[in-house]
Amino acid sequence: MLLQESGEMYIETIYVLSQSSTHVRAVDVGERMGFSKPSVSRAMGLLKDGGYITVDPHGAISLTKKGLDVAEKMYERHQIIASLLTKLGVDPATATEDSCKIEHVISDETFEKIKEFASRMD
Amino acid sequence: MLLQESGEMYIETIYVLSQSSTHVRAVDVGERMGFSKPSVSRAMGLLKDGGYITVDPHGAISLTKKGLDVAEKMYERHQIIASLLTKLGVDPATATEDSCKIEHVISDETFEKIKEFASRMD
DNA sequence: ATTAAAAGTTAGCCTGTGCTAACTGTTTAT
DNA sequence: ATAAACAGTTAGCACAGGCTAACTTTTAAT
Repeated sequence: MLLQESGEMYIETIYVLSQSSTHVRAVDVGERMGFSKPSVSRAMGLLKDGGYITVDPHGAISLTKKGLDVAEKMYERHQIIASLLTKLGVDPATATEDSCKIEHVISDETFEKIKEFASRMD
Repeated sequence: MLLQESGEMYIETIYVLSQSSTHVRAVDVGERMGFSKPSVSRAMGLLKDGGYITVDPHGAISLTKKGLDVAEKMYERHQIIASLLTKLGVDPATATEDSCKIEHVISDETFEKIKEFASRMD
């Protein structure tokens, strides 16, 4: 399973939800992302097959090391890009929306340069 | 027809090809983008239906006003984002690749702020 | 004029990723 | 204990947008 943008979004959502609740279930992910139960169910199956998550018998979803790596990468990108856009004067809601898109499409190299720049900007 | 990212890419390619040749044909677009003839043929049909292009009896493709608006918007985004990334130290080839992706996913607001920033940077 | 090459189209397949409908299984409340 | 509510799965549809194979049409070469 090659991880696509949608997979990255699911993983990031699981990660974010994990930070504010002990047990993340498929239904929580779906609610947060605005997707139907079957869509989430299939996506969780793919992420499980890909080794990104595990699901306990009660339906609690956990990120594996592999999944956590992806989540942290996406989350860092998200935070840095959104804050940079905000510094450029973009409305915070729009900055969040757009960084959500950008974070999945840029190369590692581009992100590193953006990150360096953002840190110099403080 | 709602214009998707792929449609925007086709339009931008037509625009760029138009700048260096008098007659742009479907086959040229396909060659440039690395897509098969049938893929381009269908895409051209959709762009024609959407009023973005016209095709003369010899197969020469022209952008309509509507298509040109999209093309110029994408081209401007592309140029400004790629040059900004390059200024940040990103390798030109990577900067081009990444701006190709970014240009389709960001909001007008975000682009305007990026543009303002880039101009202040000169 | 005939043939070969190039360009374009049609038909139909595949994959990703959303959906609904309907089913199953598990909690929770009475 | 039974019923309702909630969670998850299965089956199957839709759409976007790639693809190949095979056909047609047009252009160019002999």
